[in-house]
Amino acid sequence: MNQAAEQVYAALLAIPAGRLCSYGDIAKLAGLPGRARWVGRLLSQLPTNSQLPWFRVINSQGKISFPPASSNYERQLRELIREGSAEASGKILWRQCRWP
DNA sequence: GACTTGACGGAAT
DNA sequence: TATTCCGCCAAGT
Repeated sequence: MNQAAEQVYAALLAIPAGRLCSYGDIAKLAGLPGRARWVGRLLSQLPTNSQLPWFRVINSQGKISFPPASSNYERQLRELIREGSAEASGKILWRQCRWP
């Protein structure tokens, strides 16, 4: 198994509920600074039944990286609302993640 | 083996 | 503050 991928998964699981994190942050935490795009591609390969909190990952603009019309967008937004990280209107409540 | 693509980031303008 | 542009690198074609 890819060591870097494991690090990314670990970083995802380390995101506290109610917190959001950017792709760049995840990449950095995984020991891959500047590989945000790779993280995005990795997440795109996750199965829909994955237990990983991929929905806590947004882009550096503090927005969901899906077209507002996509089912993925709605699914992610719903999860964020459930955790209090977003409003029903679609407004994202940016909570920057910081690790020790 | 070369070219394109992508759930991005960051600097430059 | 908002856009535009370029760099990055693994996968897919």
